[in-house]
Amino acid sequence: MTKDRRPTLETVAAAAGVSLATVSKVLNDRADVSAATRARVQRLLVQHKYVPPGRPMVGRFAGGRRLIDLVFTALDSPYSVEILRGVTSGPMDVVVSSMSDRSGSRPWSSGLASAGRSGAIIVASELTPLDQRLLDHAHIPYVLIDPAAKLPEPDVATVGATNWAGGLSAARHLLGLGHRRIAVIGGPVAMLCSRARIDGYRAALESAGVKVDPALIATGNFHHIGGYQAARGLFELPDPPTAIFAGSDEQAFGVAEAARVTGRRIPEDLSVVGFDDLPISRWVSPPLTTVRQPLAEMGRTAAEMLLTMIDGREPHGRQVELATELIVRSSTAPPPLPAMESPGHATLARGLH
Amino acid sequence: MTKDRRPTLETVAAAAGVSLATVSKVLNDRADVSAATRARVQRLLVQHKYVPPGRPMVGRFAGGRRLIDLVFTALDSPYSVEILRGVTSGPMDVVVSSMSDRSGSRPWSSGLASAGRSGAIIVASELTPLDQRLLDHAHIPYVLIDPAAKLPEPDVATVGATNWAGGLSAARHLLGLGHRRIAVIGGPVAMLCSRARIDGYRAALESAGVKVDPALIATGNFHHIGGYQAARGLFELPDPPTAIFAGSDEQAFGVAEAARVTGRRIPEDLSVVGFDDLPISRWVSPPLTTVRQPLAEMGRTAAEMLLTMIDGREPHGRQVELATELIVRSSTAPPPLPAMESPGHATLARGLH
DNA sequence: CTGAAAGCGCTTACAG
DNA sequence: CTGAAAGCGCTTACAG
Repeated sequence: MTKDRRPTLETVAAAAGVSLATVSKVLNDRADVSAATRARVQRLLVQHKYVPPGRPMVGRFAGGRRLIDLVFTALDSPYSVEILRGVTSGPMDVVVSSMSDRSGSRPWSSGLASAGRSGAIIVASELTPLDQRLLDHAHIPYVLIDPAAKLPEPDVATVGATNWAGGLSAARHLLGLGHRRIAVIGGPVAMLCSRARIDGYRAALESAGVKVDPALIATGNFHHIGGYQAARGLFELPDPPTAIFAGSDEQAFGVAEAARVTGRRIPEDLSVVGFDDLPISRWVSPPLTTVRQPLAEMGRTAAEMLLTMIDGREPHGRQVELATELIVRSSTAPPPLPAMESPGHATLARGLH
Repeated sequence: MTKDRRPTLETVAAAAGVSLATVSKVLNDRADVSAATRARVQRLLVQHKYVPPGRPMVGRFAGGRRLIDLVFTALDSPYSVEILRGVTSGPMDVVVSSMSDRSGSRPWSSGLASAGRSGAIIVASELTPLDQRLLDHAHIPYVLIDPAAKLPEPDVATVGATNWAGGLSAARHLLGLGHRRIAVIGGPVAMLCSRARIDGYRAALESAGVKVDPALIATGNFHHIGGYQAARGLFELPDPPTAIFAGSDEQAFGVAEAARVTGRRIPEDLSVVGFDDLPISRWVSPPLTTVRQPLAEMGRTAAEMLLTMIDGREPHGRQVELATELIVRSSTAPPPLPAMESPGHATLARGLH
């Protein structure tokens, strides 16, 4: 009967061919260990899944559930509740925080291990190299939801949505309705998901033979104000759009407000498509046509991947994209007739009739 | 130089006049200790604030922050993010959960102590007597935000808003605009905050000499659908309202949707007032007149009270109500003229002209 | 039911 | 930079 006990320092010391004392020093980050020895011991500690006593299971308390961190860039949108709902539906206890709350003193990720965290989920942001190093060093696995700016390395676990396909379906829907002057409002320029949505929009127009007018590609911040300001700008154009793909639901609400303020009716004068499908979007007037992004499902998936990684198993895929889906409601309609004769497309329009 | 070290089993053993081994047994819940000895040792352990090694401070981890629980009835509204933002702005780590996620196996509050929690904040709900007993027994302090149904005993810490005054100001605003047929839509009937809002509404009408018509007092669930359904019902009345105080912002959106579907314009045909002032309410079309409830501030206040209690000090007051404030935007206007001649008030209207 | 004693897993001052 | 050895805080099998 093999009684496989929790590994002790002795186990690891034997494996590394050093004394028990040396292993202890590595564990306690003492200076008096050579880099080579430190590295070797560290590797062996991981290999043997060494965990200090007193916290029997990794980051799990007596009879309790595992603790993980869920870190938002900011807690400033209903978007957050949706993700949160997905993450908390799992069997782990979730410590929620916002990067914007953290005082600048210590890096966010330091102290997670000593605080008993088993893992972390980071939303709409990404890790600084320092954070990454600290987490790796503490053997705390992590998953990024909608990583912000740079493409994560293939070994980093991420969960996103099919932003490109979503942008494509939004623009196709508007094209199908007869729109030709279709604007798009992105989020922060650096954000990957925003760029993918715009590229999908572009692909739809191009494959429909509609030239992409750079004047119709605006930039926002994914929030109401971004949509409002961008829309005000688009309305000033000599040949304004008849439809706007707003890039996010909140931006769509900003667009709607800009339309109201300038006396445009939705959808009669202007069609608007959002992105996200927040619960509120069914309930604004008129209900918003939007690209549904399964936010709660993304949260749930991230939590499952993380749990797999915490248990030392390999998730099925490290880079997951969940499907988006166009939800047609009442904020989109065929363009008003005069728009078909807009200067920019007069030739085309005439050619077709 | 007094070097006051963390108490060890030895400290407690000496104090209790037993051997170190016996203390250890008590700590590990072994059976072979007499009830009397067990009780005495247990008391001394608490008195000396003994904490097992590996988890240095009570409910606070090495260099880390205190852990508290934030429990929502459900995670189903932007309301939650606002509270959450307030609570997480403090110096504690916040474990967020939803009662609806909990499997029914163990009561919510069991195991909080062994999970290292220092306190709990419960939102829009209340504690079962069992929960209360478990928390008290584990010496875990707690604060209720917007306690749901029953008036909490005076020693229970609560944070709310001036719901009555809010209801009053909403109704006064509509009265001032000239409305006389003013409906109100409450939340779940049992909820204290909902009743206070309705009572405020009632007080405003009565003090303005407007008779309260029971047909104009409807019930919802604080969510979109509740507002939508209640409004559809109100529209069917022989003498329908010209204004609706929707009881919550989400219900106001439901009312707006019901108005749109039935061809009523806001505010020309129908005035609508919400309650909450969710961030989105500035951005719906038209922007919503509402009673602002300082949700984030309520979260922050609850966190501060809890911290005070965790530190063993007495909060300034155990029952706090933060002020509400009427925010006038574009969803309210004077009633349409025919309404002044509505059958119910024909006499009054004639008398005035 | 209690405690002396052996033992475990870890840390650290110190010798080399 | 490394490890033998002393020591710390705790647990537990066992004798009484």
